[in-house]
Amino acid sequence: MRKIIRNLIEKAVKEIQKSGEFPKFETPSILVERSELKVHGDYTSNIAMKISGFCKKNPMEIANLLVSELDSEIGAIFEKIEIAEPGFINFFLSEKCLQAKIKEILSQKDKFGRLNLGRGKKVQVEFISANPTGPLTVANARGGPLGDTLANVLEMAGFKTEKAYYINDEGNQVLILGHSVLKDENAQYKGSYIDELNKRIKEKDAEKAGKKAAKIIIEEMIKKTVKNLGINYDEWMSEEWLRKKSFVEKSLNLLNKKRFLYQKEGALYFKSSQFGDERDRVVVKSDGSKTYLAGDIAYHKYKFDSPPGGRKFSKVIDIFGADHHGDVPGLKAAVEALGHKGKLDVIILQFVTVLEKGEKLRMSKRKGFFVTMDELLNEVGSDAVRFFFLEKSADTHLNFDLSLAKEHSEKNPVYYVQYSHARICSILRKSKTQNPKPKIKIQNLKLLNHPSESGLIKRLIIFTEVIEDTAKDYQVQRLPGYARDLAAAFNQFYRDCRVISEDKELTRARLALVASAKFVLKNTLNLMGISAPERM
RNA sequence: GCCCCCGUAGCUCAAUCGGAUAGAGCACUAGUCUUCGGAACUAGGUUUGUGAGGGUUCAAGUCCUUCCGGGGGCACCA
Repeated sequence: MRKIIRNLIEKAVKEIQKSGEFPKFETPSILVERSELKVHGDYTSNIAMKISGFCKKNPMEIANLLVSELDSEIGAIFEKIEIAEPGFINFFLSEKCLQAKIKEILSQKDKFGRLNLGRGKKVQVEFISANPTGPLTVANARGGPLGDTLANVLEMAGFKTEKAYYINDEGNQVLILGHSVLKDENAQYKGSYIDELNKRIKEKDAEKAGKKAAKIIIEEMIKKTVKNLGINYDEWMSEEWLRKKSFVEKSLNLLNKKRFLYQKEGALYFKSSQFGDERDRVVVKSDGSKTYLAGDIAYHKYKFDSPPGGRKFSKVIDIFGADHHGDVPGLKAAVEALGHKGKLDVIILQFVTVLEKGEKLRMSKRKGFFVTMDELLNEVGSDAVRFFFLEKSADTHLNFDLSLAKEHSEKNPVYYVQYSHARICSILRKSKTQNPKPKIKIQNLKLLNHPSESGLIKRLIIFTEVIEDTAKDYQVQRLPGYARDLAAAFNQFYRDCRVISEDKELTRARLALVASAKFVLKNTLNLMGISAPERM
């Protein structure tokens, strides 16, 4: 809808330029957005204010010219077009336009909302990637719902999307894990899972014990938790595997060939400061071992150049915890140095603070204090957990109180949304017995003219815009908000308009609306990885 | 000391490249309805609710700047 209005405005501007009333100028990007208030219509544009500088006229005058040019569209798409101080143009959609949209949704069914923004380009979203040194906590699994949902949205927007988890299964932290499992003097990690691993692992060597423990943690703990969260990864990438298959060596060789590496004090440095980083970064330590960055560089080169099956990604989105934000410049620099500038986006996810009785606690696997995601999932369930995390934007410092979360879980808005879906299903179930498969013609839909009906349709049609915006700005919290608004619009419609009644024509039209609402609501829940129950 | 993020209603959080009267949920209060599923709907913001001051703009929670407060980062750790 926004796009249609944008095109109309652009056409109008060009027409007026042709007539000579406007001088020639490059039309700036035209902003059309949804109005917040009903008196401001359904959509609004600030174009008149934007171009007043070029036109040397005041915005109200420009708006008037534009609106008279757009006059011909009134009746078809618009009910009316108004101008408001200091130069806003407000568009009111016609009922006819809204009714036609219902027909569109019903013909597209669950394909409604699909876009071609991505044009089939391949995107990989990497998220969680927590070290295999213990169970996933509520903090490091925060990226799960976010990454999973973002990937789903991108898929809907026309990208070919994959989900990846990078396992740091070698290096210092694995060695420390080994010591911890052996419970020797270098032990650091604590917790009941360490005790259990201590009984199971017979290795005496810390490194071997650590690798074995890491494997068990990934296979038996992390993969299980992730599955309970409803996430299916396409790729579990092992750091050790990358090194063994000499991807690390190859990527360093390439950087060296491009003269981005140098030796200093026995260590090998990458010249990341040439790409805007504040300093250069070590990739090989003086003892010959590779840094975390070296592995990460190798993995990213792999993503862009080497994955099997024609899966070269043209865009990679990494979701990092705030404690890793200092590493982003180094990684981005390396990606650029390897010839993939602009292909890596990083979302920084702020920390989760755990509260207990109002007191802030710092989670630490080394101290043995943490709230696991499994614990939360057992208490509250995946749907409520996902909704809870998805509601918050990535840069919110999230306060999390487990006892409060348990207490409030019954009040989680996810149930409100799911309830509406179940209610829709119930109506459709009931109608089927009386009214098998109503065929919808556009004429039948003319009866949908109650304000609550129009309100619901307006909610439904912005689904496309929700997908578009989220695919562009990654602000996934838009989805739960939309789901709630849509459910509320449906509940209002339900209150005001009885669907199944004596009036066969009206019943038919309203059932069409209800069916449309079901497609969109279910689709929204699917994107968030939340179930859409037919009954509750 | 330098860099990143945040500070919005009693609480948890929103706010569409800067847009018009800053919104939801929870909590609280008062109502609706003999219900196609009440896990619903309607109304109510409570000294002046955007941490404080200054600036840019027709327009600032959003951009610039100073300060205050919180979190994170500044390794040949991951």
